[in-house]
Amino acid sequence: MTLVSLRDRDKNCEMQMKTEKRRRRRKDARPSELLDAALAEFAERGFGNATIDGIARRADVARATVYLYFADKDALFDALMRRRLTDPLEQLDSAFNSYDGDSETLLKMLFIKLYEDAGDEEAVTVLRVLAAEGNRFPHLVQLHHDRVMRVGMGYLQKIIARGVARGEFAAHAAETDMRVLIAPAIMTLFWRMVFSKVADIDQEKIIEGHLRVVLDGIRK
Amino acid sequence: MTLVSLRDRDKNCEMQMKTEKRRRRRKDARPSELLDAALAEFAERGFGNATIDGIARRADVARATVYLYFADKDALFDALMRRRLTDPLEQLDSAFNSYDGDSETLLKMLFIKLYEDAGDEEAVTVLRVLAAEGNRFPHLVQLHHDRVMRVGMGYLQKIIARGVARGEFAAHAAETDMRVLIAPAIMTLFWRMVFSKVADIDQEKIIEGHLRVVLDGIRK
Amino acid sequence: MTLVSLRDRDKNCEMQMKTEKRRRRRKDARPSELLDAALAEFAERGFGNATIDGIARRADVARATVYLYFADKDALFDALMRRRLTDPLEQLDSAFNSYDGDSETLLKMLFIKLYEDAGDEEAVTVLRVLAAEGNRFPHLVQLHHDRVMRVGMGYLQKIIARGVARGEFAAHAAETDMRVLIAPAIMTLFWRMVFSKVADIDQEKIIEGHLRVVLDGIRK
Amino acid sequence: MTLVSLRDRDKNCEMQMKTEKRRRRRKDARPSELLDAALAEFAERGFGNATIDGIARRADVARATVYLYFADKDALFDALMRRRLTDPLEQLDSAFNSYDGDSETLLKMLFIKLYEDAGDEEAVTVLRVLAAEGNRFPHLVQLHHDRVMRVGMGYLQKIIARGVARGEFAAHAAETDMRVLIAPAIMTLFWRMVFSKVADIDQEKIIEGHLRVVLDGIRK
DNA sequence: TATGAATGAGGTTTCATTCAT
DNA sequence: TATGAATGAAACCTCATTCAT
Repeated sequence: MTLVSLRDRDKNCEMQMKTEKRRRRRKDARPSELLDAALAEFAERGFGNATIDGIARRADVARATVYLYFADKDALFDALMRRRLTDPLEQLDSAFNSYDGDSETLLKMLFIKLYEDAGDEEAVTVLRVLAAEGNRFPHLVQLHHDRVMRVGMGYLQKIIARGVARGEFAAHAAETDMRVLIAPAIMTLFWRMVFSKVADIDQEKIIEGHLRVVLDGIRK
Repeated sequence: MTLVSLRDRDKNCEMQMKTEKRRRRRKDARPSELLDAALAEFAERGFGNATIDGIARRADVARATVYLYFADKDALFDALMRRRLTDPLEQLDSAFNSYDGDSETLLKMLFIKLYEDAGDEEAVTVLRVLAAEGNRFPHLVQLHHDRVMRVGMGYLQKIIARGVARGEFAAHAAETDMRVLIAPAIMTLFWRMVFSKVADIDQEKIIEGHLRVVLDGIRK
Repeated sequence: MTLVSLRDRDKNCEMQMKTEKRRRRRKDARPSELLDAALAEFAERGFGNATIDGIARRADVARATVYLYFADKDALFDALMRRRLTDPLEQLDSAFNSYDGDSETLLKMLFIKLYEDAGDEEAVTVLRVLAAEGNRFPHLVQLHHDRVMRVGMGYLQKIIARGVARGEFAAHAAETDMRVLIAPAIMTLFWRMVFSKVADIDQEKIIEGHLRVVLDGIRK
Repeated sequence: MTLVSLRDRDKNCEMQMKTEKRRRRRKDARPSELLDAALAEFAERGFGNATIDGIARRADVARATVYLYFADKDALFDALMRRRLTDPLEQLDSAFNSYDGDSETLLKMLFIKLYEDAGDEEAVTVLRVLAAEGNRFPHLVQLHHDRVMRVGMGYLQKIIARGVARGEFAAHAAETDMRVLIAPAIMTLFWRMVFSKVADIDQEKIIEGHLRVVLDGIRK
């Protein structure tokens, strides 16, 4: 089948100028639009099978245009990740510091925040790519670890320590590997990453069970 | 046909069988060798970046030889997964059925078995590929779910039910989503899948914490 | 936006259109150039032995360029055939309808037209491919039949009917399978398709004999 | 999908000997069987798309076995053609020489013989391959021309000359290119070669028309 | 900045052919 | 003679990337 371009290009100058204006208007948003397109492409086809062409089409620009903003496919993913990492848990900090109620509530607040994340399509996609191509992006794996995993676990640790200090939690709670305590959240994300098409997961019920088990397990 | 030639034939026949056996042994080993090679290649480069050439080189055969045994790259992964799936938890069954001690011990036995799996490089690789290319292998995702996840959760459920029936576990334990109870094992696998290069995980300590938290959380 | 920039824009616009036209001219010519190259390649090596690389080299482009315009080798042949089929006998129609002399002359005109076709290298190549790969291109065989064979035979039939009606031809002429009456033209094409390298065929003499035999055979 | 051989090879020596005998018995027929298989393969897939494997499978032997009898694919076709060419028109000779009736009858006899050939699947296949791959088999094209086309035309010429000499045919008949006179037979073969799937041809009717037109055209 | 056109590099797959037994 | 196994060579096709405009 002849692939001769189907787009009618017999437009006159006026129309080109209109297009031009539209283009102008959106110029600043380009990088972000491209990242959105990349995210969609990665989500649907995975990083390896994603094509620059697919991304460009989703963003409704020419393939070459992508290269004006990003050096290559890797750079796209790099930027995508970094955009996502902009202080995702920042707000928690002040909330935690100013709060002076019981530690259980704090823990619940954190968990809810975590599950919010685990339920996010973008988070799933990014981690899927990291899982698949981690070997090629060691710096991004590191970054994600430092800026997401470690931060989250840090919060948890603080809350646990607080609870122990206030006599709410058993001392052994602080000695447990924090990853055990947030495991159900991570498990949920993993489940979505792999099995979402096959067997659904009821996040509410998971949170509920998570809280019950963990709290029962660490309460004094 | 003379007697001599008949005798020769008999000799030939014997020799042929020996030869045949050698050749067969070699041939029979091929698929397995190729799967090993594929596993190594997938583990190192992921499915998308793996090349048939790379697999062939690892198995020390020509590229075309791979195609004698597997229709294409997909088929290689398919076979790899199925090989792994041959009744991995079968042995547990009899052990569980014949055991009549406390349910905690049973739970520990199951957990140990699960972590054995989660620590296996092959399991990690297979799941990494499923995560990355699940869209292209829905039947394999299904298969893995049915034959691994569901089976594992089924055992857990049986043990919990037994514990509740025997008055060892609280009734609410049976109502918890089993995924919550094995979450730390899944989390460990996920961690290895993504962050192994960046931050190690001390499996012993995780198991210990896992048991403590879960048991504290469900014990009567 | 200043006036200057607007003026610049206008100039740009004009230039762009010129450039655009040049580029377009070039691009528009590509498919046709590629088809020419494909024709040459098919003619020399047959469809099965033709390579995309060979076609690309003949058109003096990179292999991948071919794929910008045609999905695959099949598509190339498909397009080649369709290009050829654009109303090849259209002009005859008006000529025939307006003519009011004897039917013999009309018949001669048609035959000459047919032999022109049969002598065309492109026609020979296309039919050679259809003969060789007809199984894989049933729709193209159908197409060629409907748009060439049937049309040609239709004209013939009309002329014969006219001749019979005017008392020039014997009634039995109209009952003869038209393929018998144009057989020498088809035979000529077939001969060129197979034996051109081995034994030439003198088209003039064939036409002459064809007309004599057929006319002697159907004249009243 | 693992392509591990499905044939159960755990046969004992006795069975091998039986097989052996069968093989023996058929040994002499092998080349001919292979040619039959090749013909079937060529007929179905054309020469270019035919595979040695396909031929071997049709003949129920191993691929390598083919090479015991034929050097390569070309040699197979070469042999196939030569087998076909063994005096196809030999018998006619004596019949013609001894016959002393009218020449029309002789002509009819020849035509019937020709159409028998044109209706033969093998003839169609061979010519199809010659058309497609003639460039690679110039010697076979030559051979076919010399041993089939020229011979047939020779007979025709003899009969025409006889008819003219006996005052049955007009003198100009002998001056006509013989190919014109047998054109409908060739056309029929060509039609089968290309359009058999699309539009059938009624051979009886063609022969009838052929005879009528030609005889009307050359009779005195 | 934006794009259409082009391409080099690299992967997949097929198959005729060889070889050891 | 017969074969199962293996392979080199060559074709197809895709896609990230460059370039002229």
